[in-house]
Amino acid sequence: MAKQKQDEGQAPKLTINDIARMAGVSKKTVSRVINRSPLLNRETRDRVETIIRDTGYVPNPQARALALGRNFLIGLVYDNPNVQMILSMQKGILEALHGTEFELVIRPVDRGSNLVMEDIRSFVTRQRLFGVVILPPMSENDALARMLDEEGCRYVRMGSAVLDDPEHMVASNDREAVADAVRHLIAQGHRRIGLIAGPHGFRSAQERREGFELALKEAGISLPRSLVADGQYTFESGLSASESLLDLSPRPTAIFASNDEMAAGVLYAARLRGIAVPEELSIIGFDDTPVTTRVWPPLTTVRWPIVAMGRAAALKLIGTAIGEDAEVNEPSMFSSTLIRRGSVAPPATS
Amino acid sequence: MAKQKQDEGQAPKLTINDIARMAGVSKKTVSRVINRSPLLNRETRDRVETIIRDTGYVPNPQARALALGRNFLIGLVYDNPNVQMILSMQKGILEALHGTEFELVIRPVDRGSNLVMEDIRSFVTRQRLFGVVILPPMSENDALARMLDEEGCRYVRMGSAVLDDPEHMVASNDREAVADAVRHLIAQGHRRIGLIAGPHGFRSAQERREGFELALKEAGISLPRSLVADGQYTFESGLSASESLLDLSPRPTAIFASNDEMAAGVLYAARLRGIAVPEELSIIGFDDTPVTTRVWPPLTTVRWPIVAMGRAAALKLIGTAIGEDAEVNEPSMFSSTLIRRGSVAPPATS
DNA sequence: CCGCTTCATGACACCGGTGTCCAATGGGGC
DNA sequence: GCCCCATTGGACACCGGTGTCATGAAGCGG
Repeated sequence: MAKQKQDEGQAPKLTINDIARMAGVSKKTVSRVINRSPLLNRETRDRVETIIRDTGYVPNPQARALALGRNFLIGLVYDNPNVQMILSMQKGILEALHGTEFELVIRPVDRGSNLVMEDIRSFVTRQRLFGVVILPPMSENDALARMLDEEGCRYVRMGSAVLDDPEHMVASNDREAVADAVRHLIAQGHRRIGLIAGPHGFRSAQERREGFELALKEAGISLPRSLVADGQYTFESGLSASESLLDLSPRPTAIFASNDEMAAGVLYAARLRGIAVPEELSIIGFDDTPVTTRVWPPLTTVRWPIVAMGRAAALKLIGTAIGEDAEVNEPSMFSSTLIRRGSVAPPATS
Repeated sequence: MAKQKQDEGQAPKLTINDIARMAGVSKKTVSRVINRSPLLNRETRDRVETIIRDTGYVPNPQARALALGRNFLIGLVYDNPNVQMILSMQKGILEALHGTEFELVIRPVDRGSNLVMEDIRSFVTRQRLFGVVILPPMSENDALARMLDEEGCRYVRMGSAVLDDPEHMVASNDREAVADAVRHLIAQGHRRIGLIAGPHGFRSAQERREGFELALKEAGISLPRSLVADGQYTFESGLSASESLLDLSPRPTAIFASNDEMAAGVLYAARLRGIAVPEELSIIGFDDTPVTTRVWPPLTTVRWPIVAMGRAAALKLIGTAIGEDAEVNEPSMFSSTLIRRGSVAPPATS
């Protein structure tokens, strides 16, 4: 079989034994070179390293995985409505992994299923993953974190709240970011501001809501229950949730939607009713997804550094593995920025 | 070490030896059961299978990978401007992989770099990938296909043209789909129809352009060079490309943009100039991405079954591995549908 | 100059599966 | 009752790395 393969023209893959033979040392010594063992004579190391470089030898990852009981694979676990976020996160993680021996394995799961936990467990144990990055809202599941601890699998949770566990977390401060956005509305003169909240059970939804309430409270503005509508982070839910707000009399002069998709829904609803944005209604979204610049007017929104957060998460995971000396001091908390576009104006003076 | 780990509370992982001992057979026999060898006594097989089920034993993928010289990993290679497409493709592939022992490893590459080929080669050989799915425009690279053949790595190329190699391809017929869309415009009475083409070097761009030209030719409509503008498949390029078309006098009454992002750009440009859509200008896009329903008016577009195509691609790859009997007869060619929304109307009768 | 420690290296078993090849077993034909 | 063959199961080596421990050489103090 092996010989046949060679005949077929594949590069005859080099093994550690070949290198050892060429260098006139034992395979263990080659292994030491590869793993940067400090117990090596300088000359021997240099000689072996030269041969490795010249031959282009790369250790077989499967064999290493077997011997070490651990793979050089990072898993990305998500169950998420936000397509843009998944892709940006992938981008960030892949940036960090680029040039290392790590690969990214992706794994969508069904949060609703009662098999999620077993599903993820078998994912990390079967493949002997080096570590996993968990996206919200799965990341808010503490039982999952405990399970991963038990299994001895490293993990980083992405979140949207003040950190309680910086070592295993990368988060953005959604509450403060939303408060800033709403302060901006208030500074423009708005007093009747509606909220389209995110789904129950999402930490980000709760944080954003609290930020909203915080800003109003600071300004001494009361928040009647009628100015709050529930959404599901989807365009359609934003569209329908905004109807109850736009039916109000007096109508709110501004609406904060807990994400851009829902903000786009508000904008769409406004157009259906002939309400001019931003003249008669100001809108602010959250996420800074591309849709904000495709619609008219472009939406004012809150941008969080999602790619950078993905990169940080990956570096936190692999940091201990690659740079022994290079201290891994990735920030755990990221702050967001209000991006001012065309969907906010002072309220009509009526 | 191993004992320590056990002390830490991890499930003491079962190996094939444990199963063999419990069943009172040799590990090779267990291996035969796992691999469905036909040379086994029925009773023995049943006994071993029962034990495997009861204990929940799962073979170590790393050990199998080492012994077999092949991993149960599918790679996804892309270098693509279309975010939506990547995610939908991932979705389709993951659907097909769900419940199998395969995992999906993703790998963005830089088409521009002269290291792409080596990059991909090391990706598939190092990890000993079972196979790869290649997204356009990388998939149009024949040298890449040859290289994968050489390396003995299975592959499926995603494309947008009539097939020349159904075994290694999954494609949509973009030319005919665009021709249909343009026929729709012509049927509405449009005669001056502009085209925003995709970037040079993209097969899909060329196919779509040919479909556009085909429909005009059928109707006996000539296509002056001025009615064609070059785009890059991005919103911004669509926005700026449409300017030259909208400056024309007489202005085109309809524009086909080679993808939705650029169509959104056309819509945005129209709004900036106060051109009413669809009354004064009809627009059709391609891809049926979410943005088409977020903007106003919602965009008429061409939908291609991208998730189904991803699923088909994955099944083509793994089909031979899982169902020996279940014939793998995934279709290789998919057709698209015109989705009529609000951005097309008959031209103003002037 | 000797014995001890320290450093550098190698022999060997092992990770958990799979392929090869041979032995044992049982049944059928004569 | 004997022999041959087909069927079934096991011993063993191997995939390509890593961990453990032993060994030999060099360094050092007394």
